[in-house]
Amino acid sequence: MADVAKLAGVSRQTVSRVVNGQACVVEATRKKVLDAMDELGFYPSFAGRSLRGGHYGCIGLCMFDITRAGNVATVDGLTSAARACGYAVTLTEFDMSHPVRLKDAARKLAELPVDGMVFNTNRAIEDFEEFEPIAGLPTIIISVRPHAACTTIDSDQKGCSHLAVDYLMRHGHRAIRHIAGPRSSIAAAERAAGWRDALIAAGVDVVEPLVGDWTADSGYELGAKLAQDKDMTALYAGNDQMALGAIVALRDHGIRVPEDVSVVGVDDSLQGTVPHNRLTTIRFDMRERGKRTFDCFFAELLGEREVKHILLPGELVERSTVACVS
Amino acid sequence: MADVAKLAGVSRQTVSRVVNGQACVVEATRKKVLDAMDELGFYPSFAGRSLRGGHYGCIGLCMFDITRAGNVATVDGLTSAARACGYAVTLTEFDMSHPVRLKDAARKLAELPVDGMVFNTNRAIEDFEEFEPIAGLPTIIISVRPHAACTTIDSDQKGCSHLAVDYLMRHGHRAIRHIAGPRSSIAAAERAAGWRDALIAAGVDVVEPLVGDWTADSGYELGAKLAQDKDMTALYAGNDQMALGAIVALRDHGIRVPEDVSVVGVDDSLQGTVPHNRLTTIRFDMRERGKRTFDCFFAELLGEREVKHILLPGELVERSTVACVS
DNA sequence: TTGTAGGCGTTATCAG
DNA sequence: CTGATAACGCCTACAA
Repeated sequence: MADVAKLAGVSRQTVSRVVNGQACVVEATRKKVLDAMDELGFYPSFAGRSLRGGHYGCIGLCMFDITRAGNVATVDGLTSAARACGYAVTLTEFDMSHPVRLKDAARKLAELPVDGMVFNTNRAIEDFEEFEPIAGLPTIIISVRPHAACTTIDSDQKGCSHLAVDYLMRHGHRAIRHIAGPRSSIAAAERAAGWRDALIAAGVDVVEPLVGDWTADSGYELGAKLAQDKDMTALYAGNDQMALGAIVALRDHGIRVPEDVSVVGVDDSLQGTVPHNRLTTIRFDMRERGKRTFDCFFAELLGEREVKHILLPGELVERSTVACVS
Repeated sequence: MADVAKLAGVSRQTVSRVVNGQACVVEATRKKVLDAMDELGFYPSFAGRSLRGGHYGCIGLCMFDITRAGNVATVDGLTSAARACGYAVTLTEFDMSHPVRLKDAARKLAELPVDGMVFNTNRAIEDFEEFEPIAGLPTIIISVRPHAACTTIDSDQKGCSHLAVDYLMRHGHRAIRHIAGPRSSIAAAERAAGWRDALIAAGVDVVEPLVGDWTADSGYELGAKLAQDKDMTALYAGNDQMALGAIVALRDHGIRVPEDVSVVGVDDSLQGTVPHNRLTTIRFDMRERGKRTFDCFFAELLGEREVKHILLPGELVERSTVACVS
């Protein structure tokens, strides 16, 4: 910047004014500066600005596995919302070589260019309860579990099960079985708990759910077992892949879907990847989750003090794997 | 930091030494400082450090659509590799409200905390040819097309078609049709071009490819058309979803796969989402692509001056949708 | 082993 | 309308 000032024959302050588009610079001067900037390929230093300004214009994001299902869309939504407010995203991953502690992750993230931070917690975290956010850095946690000190936000993983079970019950089903996701997943546990709650609330017997690993093959395998269950009239799977696997297994065993057994999945993740997708499922707007996450951060940055716990409801997508019980 | 120094009764310099783990501090002093840091919740300022140090420890990443197929895995690989070298990722999106120009994107990214930058270009870019990277900021472009001034890296989209076609030819196929991805996609064009080249090299007639939109439904639709093509013995689809759609369509028309028609896809994206996936396909290691991208950036940061063009080969995954021609 | 001085690039503030 | 000054937080270099 000093170079630009010298070349243009003005003070550094005037260069600064031009860079920041302030009005009070006469046109001739502005042009001189602009030419000098162009010639020198000048661009303002982030370090200088942020030291001076006391903030970065960046939000920190720390995740487990960006690769996991909805996470990408969430990152996308967060990034878009951030950009709309002039913010960039500083992306890191949890250090998986040790047991994961939010405290450590927060300290490390605080040393990066961030005005606040977001943690995406797909798995159980050791110090979740007692974690205290770093003063001055608004901290949002993407988590189904609420937190005492940080605003949390997530898809309503329990609620989606109610949606599914209620829908099935409205079609006359009572013997509604469940294929759950793996035990390491919080979402899987919530979805299973929601299904159980809904059955109990309706006064229906609960048959213990089978546990898969999210893949279609595990769904097939468990679907084959469930084909022996002659009472079952409906199946609620923890995600669409397992639902698809189960449907194929049921059909392979001569059980028609939906005529004999109705099936509901979760995530609406098959669209485009399977031809003629007819699976009734629950859709979550993961982009929206990212956007809302940024909104929470931004509100807090602007002075909002309330700790909130936001659950974003899913939406039932009616297709044709559900029929009325005969 | 000044606060910590005052509380601990030492100079700021000593605090700095403790923070940076320098040996030449006597234990008693170190403890005083550590206690003071803890009490005040001190963490070093990124702005101060980077202004002083002249670098950020961050790599800028600018993408079109993180949501698109392999991109996530690439981001994941890049982020991991970066972290292993003590780097974080500064993530932004191209501004799609205007025609996309690398020059503008680079200027904007240069004002963020970045020691270099990576562009992921899934689509055609107006100023690709004439773009000049910003001096002092190593710039890598993820692109199948080479660039005069920037190292480029991508999956070998043309090569994968050769892999597929050669494989089919070794099984005796000559009448190999193609379903291409949408015209807006560079990858789709490359894959189609590779298929065409391979056929021509083998002296085989080229039947113009049909154009889909990457979805399984478009694959089904085009597969139904191809079912009329009585000469076809093999089909090479631009991605696995379309391959799957086409297979279902062929079977719906009484054509057996692989007995009557062999099918090869690309991406190996069906694993886990479809039960009993038997589709022969080409797999790209997208995580590796991200890792290699970071390596290129890092090498250049360390003084490497050569402009490279790296094409990462795919790998044929033999499953059972290909048979010898009868 | 510890302390002091200076400057990295920027911009708010005040003076001209 | 333009310029001078100071300060943001840190760390290298040197001095004590």
